[in-house]
Amino acid sequence: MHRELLLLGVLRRGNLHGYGINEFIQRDMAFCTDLKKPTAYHLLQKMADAGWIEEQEVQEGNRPPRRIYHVTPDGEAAFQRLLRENLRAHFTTYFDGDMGLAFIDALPADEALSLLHERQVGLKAALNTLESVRGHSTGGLQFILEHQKRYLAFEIHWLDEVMMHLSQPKED
Amino acid sequence: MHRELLLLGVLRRGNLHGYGINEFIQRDMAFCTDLKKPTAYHLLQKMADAGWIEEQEVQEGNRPPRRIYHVTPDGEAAFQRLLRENLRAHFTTYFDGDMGLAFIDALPADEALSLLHERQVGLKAALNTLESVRGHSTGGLQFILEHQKRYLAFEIHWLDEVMMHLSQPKED
DNA sequence: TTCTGACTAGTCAAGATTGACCAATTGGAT
DNA sequence: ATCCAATTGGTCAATCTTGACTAGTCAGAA
Repeated sequence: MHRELLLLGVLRRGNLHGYGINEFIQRDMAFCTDLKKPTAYHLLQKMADAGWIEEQEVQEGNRPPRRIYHVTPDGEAAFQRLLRENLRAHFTTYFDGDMGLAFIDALPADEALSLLHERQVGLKAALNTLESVRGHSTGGLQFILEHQKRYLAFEIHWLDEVMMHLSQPKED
Repeated sequence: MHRELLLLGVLRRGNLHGYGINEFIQRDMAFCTDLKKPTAYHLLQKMADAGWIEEQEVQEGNRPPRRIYHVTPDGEAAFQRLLRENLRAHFTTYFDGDMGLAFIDALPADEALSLLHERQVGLKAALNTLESVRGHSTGGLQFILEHQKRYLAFEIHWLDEVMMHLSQPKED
């Protein structure tokens, strides 16, 4: 449900047309979601069917008409409910990168170390990229940005430990 | 591709039938993946089509026949390739729980704090559960278990910081 | 004047994923 | 003797997600 929450939250800050929504999500929230345009349209349609949002066509000159979506009272209620659900719950997070770790014994230790080192370099680059993100005055987004930075630092440190373990000779 | 990697890795440890695969994944790898049975069968079918695995029917008494899957040389090559890819790359991780944070301003600070506290309690319970997991002698799974524990501790600590921020009066 | 890139709105087919369901056997509990 | 849980092997419809594509407007550059 967090994708619905996202769309409702974005629309709630100010009514928007589909293009604007995707623009905002991909420019200003790229670091916390990967919602794509067709998915967004699909969810907007579903939420419109459910009566959470309504669309209003606006003609400006000869341009293709904008369809402005706005949140209905039902939608606001759903937003409040989803928001509370999301904040209250914790979500199990699985790390795609762990799958390789499960079978790392299948590689010679030195190659494993070298590959993990590559991974760490990538993580550091990603962290640098995040460090240079500016201009998120919105309170909540600041939290998420900081969360992501901390998480990347955590992963980098964790890889140090894994590599240290791997470079010890086995004693069992 | 990490789901294919998972299945190949599990089959590689010893040939198995579908039931055994799902059994292992859901009992011993629940903390690192949520691959479901129908998905597993779907992927096994795809991998069989691709020539990565082959199945062999085995009849035991009057029981429904077991279909034992084994990894072919092509499959082993694919496993090696996927493993190296996985270890080398880093994967962007999005946190479902962050979505609520983005719009936390929509709630009164005291309610937000109370909800996040509930979340933290849940995280601590999950950590306790993981602490009590035993019997993963396989090297790689140990790494993942440890990773998950560290991650949960990280999240718990992060929530402390968020809550501290939220309980400060705003000054902007 | 013509062309290009940004703006605006989507659609559609294809693939991934899963909840719910079905079917049969066997060993042990009652 | 009977019944239930575990073992074994799936399937199927429904939903979610997305890459690729279509279609048109408008402002400014060349």
